[in-house]
This record gives sequence, structure tokens and C-alpha cells, in this order.
Amino acid sequence: MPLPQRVGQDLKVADIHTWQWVEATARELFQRAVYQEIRTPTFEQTALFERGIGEATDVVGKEMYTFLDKGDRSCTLRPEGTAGVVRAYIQHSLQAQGGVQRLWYCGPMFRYERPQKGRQRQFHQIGVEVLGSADPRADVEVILLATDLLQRLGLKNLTFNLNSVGDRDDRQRYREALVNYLTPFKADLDADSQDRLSRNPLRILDSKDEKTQAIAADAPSILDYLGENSKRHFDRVLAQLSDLGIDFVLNPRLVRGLDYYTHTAFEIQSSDLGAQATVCGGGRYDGLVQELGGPVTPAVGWAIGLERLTLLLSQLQTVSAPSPDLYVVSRGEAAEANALKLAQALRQQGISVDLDLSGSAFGKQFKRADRSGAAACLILGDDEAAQGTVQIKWLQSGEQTSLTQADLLADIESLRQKL
RNA sequence: GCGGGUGUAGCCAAGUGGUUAAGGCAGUGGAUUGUGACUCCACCAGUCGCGGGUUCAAAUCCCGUCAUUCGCCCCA
Repeated sequence: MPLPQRVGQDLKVADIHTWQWVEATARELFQRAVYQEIRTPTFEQTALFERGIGEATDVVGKEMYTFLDKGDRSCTLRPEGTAGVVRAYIQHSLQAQGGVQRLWYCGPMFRYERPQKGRQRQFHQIGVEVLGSADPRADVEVILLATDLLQRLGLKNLTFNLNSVGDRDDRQRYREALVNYLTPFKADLDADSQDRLSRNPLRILDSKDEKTQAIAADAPSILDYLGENSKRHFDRVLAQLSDLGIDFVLNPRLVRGLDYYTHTAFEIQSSDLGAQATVCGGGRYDGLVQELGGPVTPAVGWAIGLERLTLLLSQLQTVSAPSPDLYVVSRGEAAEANALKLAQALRQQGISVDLDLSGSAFGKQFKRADRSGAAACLILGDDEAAQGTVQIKWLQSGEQTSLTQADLLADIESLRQKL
């Protein structure tokens, strides 16, 4: 009996081609913009996430998979990718390699939450990080990578929400103003928001409760509390995005759940995902590297959730398995051995060959050849094996010819052209 | 962590207290002992998620549990 598990989903053959397509498309875009792949461990010391993401956040407070190893060190399965990348950046002194580091990563992340559609305990993110640049163009470059990727995959019904959460001082001043505004309405807020008033008031802004939303609608905007630097930075980001024709919604109520964000913050949401609408989330995090013990290093990045992305893609189209070039049918001991050798020789020439191992009647093997989608079928029976020949049957036209195996292998190019 | 829905074969499913739990797709074998898409026949596969309870009798009702799904929370 299969053991039940609620960690994540098994990727079955039917889905895997979609994932491979997404990953290949992303990789190509990253290479064009000269981003280097980085792979970090799937678990780290717990303190890394506590300090990086913030002790007060839900991710750290209640969603981490934390365990003690045999040396009684507290370890945690990574709930997101940025902290580990920044740790590696510091540990290997990547800043010493000069200038800007452009990195991308892809892999499993873990959060202990109630699973639902578009949200599982083990999920996968693909993300980018640019470390060492405070230039607004870095923000824009990173955003372009995300929008380009989603567009090339053909996704529709996306909304790109953009905001600036300022720097630490801006946020402190805004937080006070917000609390001052909300406190008189405290009794009318939903229970969660009343709780958040002291703990994390910014989160009240994107509450889904109707009454809370009505109150939040007239709340002061963080954009009015940005200092000179923050404002200049954000204005440039906005101007360049407009210049590049990127559609966005300026959403002053957008708040991100991780503490490290500064200045630019954004989320790309889909209307086709139900409650788990966010496909891509990111922003600038100028204080994180220093917070984790590195030099002062401005940085910006994002992550895309692959389960959500592929869920959207599966609503649009199915990416099917590639068909083999050839399907080999054979019958009889000598012919079957011959078929294996012929398949191997063809595969070594770069031809994809599906070899029927069933030993069943030719009729059945042809049926499978047909379903495989192969362009042609190679037929080996006792006669062919004895004579060193092979029949090739083109499955669309039904045309069938005989030739020697030596000739077939000697002129792979003409075969390849007919496939 | 909280609230609601669902769980019958690899997949889609009928069945709502009463013999051996329909059907379709897929799969296997055959009609066709060396030639595919159509057709026909046969076969295959089910601890009715799991555990307990009620009952003469449970896939069906009740409780628990696990999974899944829709929301809340939160986020990718």
C-alpha cells in the first residue's frame, strides 16, 4: 500500500515536458542576460532564515521545517532561495570578484502550510538575484527578465503590481502614520488585522476583509512617505518601465511578507489561480547582505513559483512528449538481437529510436509503432536478420522499402532528412 | 492552525441500506501464425482511501483519521 504523503506532488510523465520547457526557456533568457547559475544546499542553519527573512514574519514564525541534526545544530529546509544565495555570496566573497554579480537558481523550497491548489509544502522556485548594484536599471532589468519569461511562455491574464516600500527610515515613519490612522478604527477591523496593528500594521493594507479594505482605502499611502533617495530611485524605475512599454499597476498597498525588502517591491498575479494568485514575487533588498554579516551591498531579485506557473500553462495547452524518430519491431531470436544492435547504432548517430521489447505478434508491435508517433518503423524478421537487411515503413504513407542495414547506417544523413 | 466539499480499477465514472459493485478509456490475448489507425470477440484489473461504530445486512448512515479540493491565514 502506498504510504500517504502530503509534502508535494510527484511530477508525472504527463507534466514533465511542461517543466522542461519552462526551465529551458528560462535558462536561455538568463544566458542572454549573462546570469550565472548558482546551486546552494536545500537546508541551512536556522539562524540564517531567522535573521534574513525576519523573526516576526509568518514564514519564519510558523512555516519552517526545522530539525536538529546529530550535532544538535538547528537546521531548516530552505523556505525561499534568497537567503542561501546571499549566504553563499558572503561566504565565498563573491563581491571580491568585482562589480555586479548576476545569479539565478532553481530548486525545491519548503514551507509547512496547509496544502491547497497552487500551494504545497515542497514547491519549486526559479529565481534571479543581482547583487552589488543600487542602479534603478538593475530593478528594471530583473523585472524585464520576469515579464519576458512569462510572456514567452504565453501566459495571459497577468497583473504586474508595483510599489516602493522605501528604506528603513521611510517605513518607520510610514508605519507610525498608518498606526495613527488605523487606531481609531480598531474595533471595526477584522480580528487578524486588529492583531496585526501592533505586530505588522503594513499587512493590514492587503487584508481581504471587506470592512478592513474600506478602512484601508483611505489610509495614507507609503508613496507620500518616501524620502528623497527612495523617491528618486522609484521614479526612475517607473520612468524606465514606462519607456520600455511594460504595463504595471502602481499599487501602494502592496506589501511583501518577507522583512528584507526595501524600495522596489512587486508581484505578478494571475486571475486564473484562485486564492494563490501570485506567480512571481520580488523586489530590492539593500540591507540583507549586511544583515547577514557581509559588506554593504544593494541587491534586487525575484522568484517564480513553478507549480503555479505550470498550473497556468496546463490550462492553456499541453506539452506532449516528443515522438521518437523511429520505432523498431522485430520477431524471432536472431532478429530481436539484431534489432537491439541496430537501435544502438542508430542512437549513437543521434537518431531517437524506440525499440519494441514485447516479442508479441507483428500486428501488435505495429499498433504500438503507430501510437508512438514515430515517422517510420524498422522491421526485422528472420529473413532480414539472415540477409542483413531491414524493411523501413513510413507510417504516414504506408510506403515500405527494403535496404541493407549497412546502407542504412552508411547514409544517416538522407535518413535524417526524411524524418 | 481554522471552516466547507470530495475520496469506487492506471484514468473517467454509475451506484444513496438488500444476491457475484454497471459502463467507458487504457492494457493484454485473439479474429489477422510477417504489417498500424476502423471493426468484432475474450480477458485483465476494485482492501469501494484507512480504522472503528450502528444494523439481520454498509460503497451507501455515524465517528475518527489520511489524502485531496475551495476558502481563511500566508505566499511562489
